[in-house]
Amino acid sequence: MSLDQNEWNEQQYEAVQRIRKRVIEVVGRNMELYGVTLSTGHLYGLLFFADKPMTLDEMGHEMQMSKTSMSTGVRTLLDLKMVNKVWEKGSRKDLYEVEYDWYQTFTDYFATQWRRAVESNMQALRRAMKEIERLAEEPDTSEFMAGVLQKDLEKIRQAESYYRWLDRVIDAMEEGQLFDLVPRES
Amino acid sequence: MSLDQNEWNEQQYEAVQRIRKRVIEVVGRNMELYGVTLSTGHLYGLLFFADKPMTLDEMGHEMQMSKTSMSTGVRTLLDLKMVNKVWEKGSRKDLYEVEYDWYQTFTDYFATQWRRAVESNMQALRRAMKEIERLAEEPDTSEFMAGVLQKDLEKIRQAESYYRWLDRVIDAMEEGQLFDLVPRES
DNA sequence: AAGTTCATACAGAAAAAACTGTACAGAGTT
DNA sequence: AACTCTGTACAGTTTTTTCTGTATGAACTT
Repeated sequence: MSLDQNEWNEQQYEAVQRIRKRVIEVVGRNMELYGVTLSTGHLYGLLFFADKPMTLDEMGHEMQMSKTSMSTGVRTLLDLKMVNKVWEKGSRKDLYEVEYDWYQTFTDYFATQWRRAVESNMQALRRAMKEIERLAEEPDTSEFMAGVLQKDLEKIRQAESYYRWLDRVIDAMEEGQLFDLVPRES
Repeated sequence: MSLDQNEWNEQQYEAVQRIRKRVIEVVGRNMELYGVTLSTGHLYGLLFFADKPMTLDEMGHEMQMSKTSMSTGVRTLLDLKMVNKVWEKGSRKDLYEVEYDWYQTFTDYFATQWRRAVESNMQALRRAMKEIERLAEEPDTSEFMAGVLQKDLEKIRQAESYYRWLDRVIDAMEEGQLFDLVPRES
């Protein structure tokens, strides 16, 4: 994708870059839904169009940003499994390329991020339920307080039920059952 | 939930608040997945436990924050359909309560946020494809450039295919089909 | 109509996050 | 073992976001 080989001219190169840039811009912007920065989104877009795995230095050069930023950006994308580290003998530098299987990216995102949230929420809810039950049984608990506790408990139970459902949704995704409901294109 | 009625004492009130606070903390933190601030998440948690719809002033008082912040926070949650505006005769103030149907909240979130992203991405990809095809047909396009264009086009086609799938997933959610795959608890 | 009470627009302050340059540790080479 | 190269930790700077206080306009009351 560099220009130095004389296989095409400046003008043609610019034309391609212009097209890519617009796509990168939009895709990068919408990647904020995955909780990544705009610039990390752009980095992803850059890697998406790269015709070969890139090094941090190359990214920094293309993005006009510091290598440090590339390092952290790549790490974020790595955590989200949106890019993969690639090994190439001969090169001492780390190489990265995007995960082109976006279905995988999507489900992995849920598997990791949402699962984490579901679990921490469930844990908090269960603890709260225990606390409430303990409190409700104390002798100096007034009628009024018992009522408040009961209402809270009911709300928490409903929330927990929802989280159990969400947990099963994530299971279904991980096991690929979502593709039964909504098939991939051939 | 206020203390001024003498139905319970300071200590009991504190005990309940402590339990709630922990739940609010966790739920609020995980709400960053929905792209909302920590403090907006806390606001949501506050409303979750409120035993009646709240006014901006009440929220501000409980959260120890300005009414302006409450206003913007509530608006964010309203946009996400996580809270509802409630009418109550006699009161001139706006009242808000959380949407307790979290299944609905979840699917609404996808329906609005992800759909928006999918659509804007698809539009960008289609434009890019047209551009590429136009460019590919120009007479001064070298062999090498044609190859580059072809590769880009292929990537974009794959991406578009994914977005069409995602679009159908969102359809399926909106139409409640997700509940066929993963049933709600009774 | 004048007077309240409310929500929010707006500008500025405070806080948080993103980004950079430097420094350094670890792996690889000579 | 000395040297080189690479990725990242860290501190400081810049940019962005969040939050607040004031001001204003709309709706309601008298």
